[in-house]
Amino acid sequence: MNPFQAPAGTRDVLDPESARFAFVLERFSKRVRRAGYGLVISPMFEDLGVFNRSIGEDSEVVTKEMYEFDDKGGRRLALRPEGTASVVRAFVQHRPQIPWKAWYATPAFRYERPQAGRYRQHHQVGVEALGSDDPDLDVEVIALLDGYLRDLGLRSLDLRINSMGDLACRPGYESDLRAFLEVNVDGLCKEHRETWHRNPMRVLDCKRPPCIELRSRAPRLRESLCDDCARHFARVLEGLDALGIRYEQDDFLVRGFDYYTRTTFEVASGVLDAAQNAVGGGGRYDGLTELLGGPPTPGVGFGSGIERVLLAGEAEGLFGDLDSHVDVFVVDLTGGAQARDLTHLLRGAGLSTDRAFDDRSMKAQLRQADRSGATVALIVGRDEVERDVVTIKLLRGTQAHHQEQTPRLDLIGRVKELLS
RNA sequence: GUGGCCGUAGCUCAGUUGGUUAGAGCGCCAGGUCGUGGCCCUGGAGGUCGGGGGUUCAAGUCCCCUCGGUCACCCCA
Repeated sequence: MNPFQAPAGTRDVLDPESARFAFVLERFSKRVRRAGYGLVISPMFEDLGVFNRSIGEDSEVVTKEMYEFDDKGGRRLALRPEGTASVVRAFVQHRPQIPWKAWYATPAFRYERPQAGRYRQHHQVGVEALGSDDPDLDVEVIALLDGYLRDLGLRSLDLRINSMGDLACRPGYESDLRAFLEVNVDGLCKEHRETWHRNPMRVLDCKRPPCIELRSRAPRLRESLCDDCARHFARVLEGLDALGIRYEQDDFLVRGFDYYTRTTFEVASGVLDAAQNAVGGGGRYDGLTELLGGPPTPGVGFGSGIERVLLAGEAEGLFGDLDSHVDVFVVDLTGGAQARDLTHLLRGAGLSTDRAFDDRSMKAQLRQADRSGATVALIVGRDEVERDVVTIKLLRGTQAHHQEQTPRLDLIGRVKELLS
């Protein structure tokens, strides 16, 4: 076996699959740019504090899953485990005009046990919109996620949405919830019997039967929202209705990062197993800029995992015909100089062209031409050189096998004609 | 982090109760007459059986460790 392979939980994405990867990326970037979002490219590692403070010291991601390291200058750094924190840090640092609408595509690193659809390096696309607390912006962001996924052809999608309240109403709710849990500790699952006090909201999100049973009797945040939050949430739902975006309100949707306020949402694919069905999620984070040392600035965004989207897409039978292929393949029987010059010429004229190397036999070159997916093969041997022509052979299509000779001067025009 | 299953050529896999130079299909390469692909025929290259240690006269086959994959839990994208 090779001495080196990709580290645990990481992988190489090679051609047929990388073509799907690129396709998804392109669809995404087109859509968000059309909505006025600009690309932000930020470092893949940050001061550890950027993530600690924003995601939350007690969160699973921060306590157990971050790739932390010291650089040679003694700085305490971490590889980005998700997309939002860096973008918001960049906002605070540069103070661009608001509303600032940004999109990103980035790897994200989490030290987790690898599993189907779960990697130590996965890739996310996402958007962040800072500087407005208008609920219509929440709607815009959700519509972008929903539209992006549906536009790819995904059909089986479930959008769940909830409001987490804000600093005015959540603390009160949390103490109500604590009080409730305190008298019902025995009803919790054994994990949460230990941890409910530190982060009571997580109990709502627990998938174990005891907690599920208990939470149905627990106080609802929905009923404790302050007027502002309630109005905001109502307007978001109204907007989704207006745009015909289907959703399910879920009182128990609690996302794993501490920075969320008010709107939170998650999209799950119905064709994936529950363990890996989240294809995107996000929400509002109105206090986050301050946590990172900036002025109070509301924000909302989402992240979506490319690997998950690809899994769902494959499960739904999308991306059938993305094989990359060239249109023209040059077969040179004179040693290679002809192929060298012709491919250069053809590519310069905008034709996707490939050739064989190493002066292989004609049979081998044609076999390669066939594999390349090319529609036409150009054959140049001694005869052609002497007569200053090129033999054009059609490899596929209704005219397959047809062969003709064309003067070199007319070559590009003739090839384009045959390809159209 | 915990637990189950798995690890043989580039890929998909066979390898009988441990016993001779480890096999197949696909793929790849070369030939099947001088310059014509996809089909067919023939031949060839390619594996320290994930790695290390142990048991044994003998291990791909048994045991231990380790690395990796996979699935579940957990968490999430």
